[in-house]
Amino acid sequence: MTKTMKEMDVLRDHLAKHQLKLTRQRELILTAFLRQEHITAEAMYHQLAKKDPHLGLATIYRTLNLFCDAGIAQARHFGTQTQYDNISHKGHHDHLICTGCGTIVEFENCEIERLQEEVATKNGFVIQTHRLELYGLCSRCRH
Amino acid sequence: MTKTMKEMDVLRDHLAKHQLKLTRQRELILTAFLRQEHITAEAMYHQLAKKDPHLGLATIYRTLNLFCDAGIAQARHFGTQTQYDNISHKGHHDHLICTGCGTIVEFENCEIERLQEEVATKNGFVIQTHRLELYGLCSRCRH
DNA sequence: TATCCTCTTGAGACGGCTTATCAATTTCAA
DNA sequence: TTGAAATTGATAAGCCGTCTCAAGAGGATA
Ligand SMILES: [Mn+2]
Ligand SMILES: [Mn+2]
Ligand SMILES: [Zn+2]
Ligand SMILES: [Zn+2]
Repeated sequence: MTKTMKEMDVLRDHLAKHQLKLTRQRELILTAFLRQEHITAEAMYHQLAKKDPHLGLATIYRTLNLFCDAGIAQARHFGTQTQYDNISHKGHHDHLICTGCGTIVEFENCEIERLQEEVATKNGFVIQTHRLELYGLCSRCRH
Repeated sequence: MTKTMKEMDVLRDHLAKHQLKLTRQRELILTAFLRQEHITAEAMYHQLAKKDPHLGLATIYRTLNLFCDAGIAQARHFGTQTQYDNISHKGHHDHLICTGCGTIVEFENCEIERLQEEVATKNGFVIQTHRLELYGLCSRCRH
């Protein structure tokens, strides 16, 4: 999978490898998803209702989970809902979340990632994934 | 609140400050909770069913949430369930979780915590809480 | 210790979010 | 073009945690 491979091709590749099919719905949802940094299934459902009023919510969930399997998205539980992060452009990143207004700031810190590896190694683990979320108040919400 | 204060006194203190009452159930649940590193409400429900078959699940949830308010426990969402961590002895800590066997290793890394503050400050945030979970395979599960 | 206002409990209903079910439809390899 | 296999949409079901409310318990006060 080369760096220049478009996400649609990443999806096609994953589908082929798993005997899955490319459907009109999957194309539609991928196109919409790639315009987002992160989105919930429900939000995408409402957003796409304009283009295809018959698109089912279950299909959105199934498809976003498919994107996770294909490495295009990453699920993240926030509050009671699941956010689907678009990691196709930015790659891995963590989140800073304002508990006041819900603003989400994405960040990446190599030093933290390195220390995580160090902690894991020290305990005999090999890391597969991780989750780091910082909750607090943004400057606006503190006033 | 001194360092040597026993957890039962921490609870009593919190109850007094908030016009809450010390009940038989709260004492029972606290005693059981202090024997754990972390536990789910459901698991505690089954564990305590032997001692008190009439103890309700809602009471367990309410009481564990009370412990969170009192600073004795800390809720952590893991998978679909909520784990209540016993932070009374150890204080804040993060988790290394084996995706193979479910083993959980607790750790604390000051350097990571410091870098988190740095990231927050850089983005104008003041951190209230955070969550760091490393998922991977322990040495046994890799073989 | 008895009083009595308030807090707590237990049982089950309820609610939000996600997945399972299944008949009808679509995809795509042959 | 054909047909087996995957997918879809509607909705039921499931899970987990909270809410409701009548009955019961705690504890400050006298
Ligand atoms: Mn993101
Ligand atoms: Mn723990
Ligand atoms: Zn804010
Ligand atoms: Zn393991």
